[in-house]
Amino acid sequence: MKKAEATRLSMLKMAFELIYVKGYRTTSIDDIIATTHVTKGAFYYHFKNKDEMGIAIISELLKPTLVESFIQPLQQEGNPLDAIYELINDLLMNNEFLKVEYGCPASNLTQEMGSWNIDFNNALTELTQQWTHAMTASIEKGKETGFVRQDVNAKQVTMFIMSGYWGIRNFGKLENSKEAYLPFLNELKNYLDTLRVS
Amino acid sequence: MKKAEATRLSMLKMAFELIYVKGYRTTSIDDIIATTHVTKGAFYYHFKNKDEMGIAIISELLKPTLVESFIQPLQQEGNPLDAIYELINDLLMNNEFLKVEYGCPASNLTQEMGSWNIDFNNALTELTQQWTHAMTASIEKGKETGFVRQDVNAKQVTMFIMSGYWGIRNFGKLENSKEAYLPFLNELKNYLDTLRVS
DNA sequence: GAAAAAACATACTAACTAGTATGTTTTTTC
DNA sequence: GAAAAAACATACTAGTTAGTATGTTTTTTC
Repeated sequence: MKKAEATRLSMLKMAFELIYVKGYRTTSIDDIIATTHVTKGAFYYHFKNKDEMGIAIISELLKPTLVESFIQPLQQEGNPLDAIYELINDLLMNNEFLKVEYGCPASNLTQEMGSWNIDFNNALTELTQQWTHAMTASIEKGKETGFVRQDVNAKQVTMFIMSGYWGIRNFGKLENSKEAYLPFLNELKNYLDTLRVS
Repeated sequence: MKKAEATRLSMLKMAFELIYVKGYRTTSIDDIIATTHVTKGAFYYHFKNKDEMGIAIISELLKPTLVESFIQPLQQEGNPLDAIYELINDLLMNNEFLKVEYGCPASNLTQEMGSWNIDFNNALTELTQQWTHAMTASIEKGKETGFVRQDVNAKQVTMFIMSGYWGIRNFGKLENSKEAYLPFLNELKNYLDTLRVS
């Protein structure tokens, strides 16, 4: 039961790549099995249906990546405001996985599936809540360690920053260039500076 | 040539409603003509194909609404920072046209079509640029009239705010409740306060 | 190494898709 | 009010979709 897991994983990875580029509902199962070089029998042996595969992509591929790329950078020592800026800057400008022309995978799925499929909604909610909690916790810690002003509302700041991230990803799609990110990043830095203990 | 225009407009409106709710590519022409109570002959008499109708929705329905709801509120006298907050608050909380569970029509189309269809991209770019220019101009004017700090970069602030708006619309979809907007709005107010001439 | 189960492959179906070809009705023009 | 053009309606096509039914091959188990 080792090769089977490998084909399942390769199907998941190819499917994710296609969905990230084309969108979920416009990525057909035929597309997926063609690029994975398997047949329909294999697909429906590993997945009950298309939606179950979609959920598997979120929980088995997106979730681990989220922890690695979005959460761990927030759990270091030091000033969380610096960590947040470095994280967003890194995600937008340097991350080799996320492409400007295709936006943010989680944001894309939220927009396409949100409020339509309850299972997708739950899986995506879990994703975003993990990121929210991590960022909120880092800000709270920053208040304790004297980096962040005491009157800062960590939850509000987190929602504000995450919204900005999702939004600018969408602008990037329009302009199809990372240059769209630069004014956002500059102003993010200004905004974060207002939260510092002067 | 008056009733013809009426059926065309009613098709556009129904199509927009369906696309706003279901998405562009998953709204079929059969859906549109069924809800409009016309037949395929009527559809292809008024529109060359589906994409041409999509562009028509943007330029004939979205654009006028944009000017009315997104731009005019920014062109009043007084403090632009107050105007911006009131605008965003109104769009999120009070606008009866925009529903929390379906997000922002322009943002949805950008995410779904962005970088795929050049015509959609152009039409949507024009939309966002109009809003960008209006907000940037209002901030610049606020600098002249002494409401806004001189060191504020109007373009950066505009991109920052608009990104936040698009992003929080997406979060609203997930939570399916306007409550998701509240922390964002609170922090937006805090942020705008940092731009004021103290 | 044979039986059993797992891991696929092939060939289909029924529903849906955008778009077309060819009608008919309604409106306008003179 | 008849000819002409505009505004539709009907019936189709060819391609695509998710999913199924039934095979065959490969791997595991004993």
